[in-house]
Amino acid sequence: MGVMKQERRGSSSITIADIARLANTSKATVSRVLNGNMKVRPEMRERIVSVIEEYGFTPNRYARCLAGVPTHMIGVVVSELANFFFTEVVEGIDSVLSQHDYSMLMSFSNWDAEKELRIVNMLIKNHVDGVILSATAPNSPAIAVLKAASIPFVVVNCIPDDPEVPYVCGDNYEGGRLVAEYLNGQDYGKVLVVTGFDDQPMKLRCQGFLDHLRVSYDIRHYENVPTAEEGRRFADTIVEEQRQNRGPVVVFVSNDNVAIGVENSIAKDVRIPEDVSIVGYDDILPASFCKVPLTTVSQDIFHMGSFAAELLVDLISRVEIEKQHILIAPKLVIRESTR
Amino acid sequence: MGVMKQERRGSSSITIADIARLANTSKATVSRVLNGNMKVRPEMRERIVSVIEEYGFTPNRYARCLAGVPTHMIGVVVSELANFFFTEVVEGIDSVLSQHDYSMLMSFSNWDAEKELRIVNMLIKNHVDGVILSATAPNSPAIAVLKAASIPFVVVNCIPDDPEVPYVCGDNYEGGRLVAEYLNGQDYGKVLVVTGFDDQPMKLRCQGFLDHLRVSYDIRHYENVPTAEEGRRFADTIVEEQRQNRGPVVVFVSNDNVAIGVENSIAKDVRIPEDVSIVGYDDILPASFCKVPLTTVSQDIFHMGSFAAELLVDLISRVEIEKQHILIAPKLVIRESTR
DNA sequence: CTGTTAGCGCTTTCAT
DNA sequence: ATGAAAGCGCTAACAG
Repeated sequence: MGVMKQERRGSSSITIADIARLANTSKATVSRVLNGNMKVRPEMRERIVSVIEEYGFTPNRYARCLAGVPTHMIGVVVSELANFFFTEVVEGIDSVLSQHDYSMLMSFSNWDAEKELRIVNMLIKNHVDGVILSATAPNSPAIAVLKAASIPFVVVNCIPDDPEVPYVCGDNYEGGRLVAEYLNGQDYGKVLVVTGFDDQPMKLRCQGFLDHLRVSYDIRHYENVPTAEEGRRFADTIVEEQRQNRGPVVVFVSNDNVAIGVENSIAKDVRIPEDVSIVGYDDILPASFCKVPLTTVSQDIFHMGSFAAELLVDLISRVEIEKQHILIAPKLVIRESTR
Repeated sequence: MGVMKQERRGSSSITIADIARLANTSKATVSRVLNGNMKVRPEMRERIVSVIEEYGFTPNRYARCLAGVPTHMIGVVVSELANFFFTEVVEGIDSVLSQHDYSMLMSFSNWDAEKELRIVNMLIKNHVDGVILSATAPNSPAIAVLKAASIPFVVVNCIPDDPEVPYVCGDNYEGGRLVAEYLNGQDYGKVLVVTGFDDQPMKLRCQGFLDHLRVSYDIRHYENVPTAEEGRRFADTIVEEQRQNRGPVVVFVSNDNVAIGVENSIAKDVRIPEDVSIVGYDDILPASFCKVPLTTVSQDIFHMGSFAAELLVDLISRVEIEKQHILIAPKLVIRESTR
């Protein structure tokens, strides 16, 4: 009696059968108390519960999953890790996921569509209950795969081409417009536009910006400057542009990460904002306490993550969804990098 | 014939039995080709492989795991997410893990020992093959739990009290010494020491520093300034200290994150490095391109992660381990924030 | 070499 | 209310 079953390999532990024996009942009944809902005589239930606690039993996730119960794991894939934008998104996601007792399987694609696809396939093989994906492109193959696998998912920081796919995204076009209107009220002779990694949000920001900028401005557009380091290479160009211009110049950098790089690099040669004003986008943490606090477009990054997670949780529990396309309104935050 | 088994629930898919039937053989044989090693007649193998490919079959991880095969998942828990130190560690980890086809289950504790413990327990329940933990303390309960569960793990960025626990850590004491020796060669009247979040690495850095600093210096020690924001609150204090002193002052901030905050905040009131020199620690990415590039102690963060991952992989595959305590030698990197 | 069979730990009919 | 038993998809003896 009482002898615990000998195990073939590994360090498996006490099972539901052991608990059943110890509590003088059957696996089925133990399973019932484990899963709450079913009716079990109170005394029985109590007896079982106490045995479970005494032995610190915790059911085997894999057996459970095999038997058809969801894994309670959510896959999260972001484009980049060392980027305060994404870390904040993830913190938002984590805050609601942990509330709902989901755990997350997180990976990053490094802007590589192929790696993104690999990760998503891995997640599917792991039977995650759902996925949050910061898609590298609106038509990313990963989106199609996810859809084909008919697993609940929401795209974040990107508006997918497929209108059936739920997403949470900042209103980038509107954000660009905001910046344009702001500058229209001022008086710069020349406007420089520097675009970050050339993905959908960046394109929309620039488009919204250019569509609404007063035409009289002299516009120079530099595209695809993805990183802060790249941004710094722009120092000379910008300084040169400023010299050529009679009056002050403004540069709109379509993401804060790069904007901060730009700012740092030109700070020694020109006065900010007197000679060169800078406007960023995202309002990541460092934007408010970099050398010259950055005027930028805020889009509540944390909530972008938390909304996405909430949406996903609803999707999974098949709650009636009010709205599965969430566009977050941007806000202009004026700080010291512009006059 | 050919009819795929009806499934009770969810969207399970084609199984090994289906493949067996389709290839006119048994599950066992299919399993054999799936797991490579065993001998199978070439023609048979080929037939099976082609069926597998045709149907895009991929074995169910959970069934596999239930049957005793490792999960090939590694748990990674770091103290903080929005911190370039940890993101770089994780990138290092990811680089080797993905090489070995492990996937990672990543979470962050936010310096909360309790959350750390919860996460580790979650990982154990998920049967991860191993764990990499940036322990919040050398005697963290999470370490004990991991050890008790006899699951392979390595601690990173911390030297655990328990000498049996494998770790990869920078030599923080030595790093502190390096800074002291460097300053001993110069001529400052006053030294300010600002300590970051008060964990083991920070303590050791300061200790190594103070133990080796020329005694004649006038030393002021400010402890437990964990974040960049907190660092900025120090502006006034530091400026005041500088004013009181006749000559230049140097401040050693025990991590770059905070150091950069400090630098930004005092830049308007004093000249760097003429009036105030700053030395940081870690050499995170922004250290080299913040306003005044930071003199700091580099410790090869990326490799801290990759070494840890390699060590863990070896631990898991029970390879003979040469050395399970890895101390990474720090290097002083002199930039423009010091004279 | 290949097939049969007995689990892995849990959930869930289906009787009782 | 409870128990027996049949899977879930896969692996690993054990026989042929």
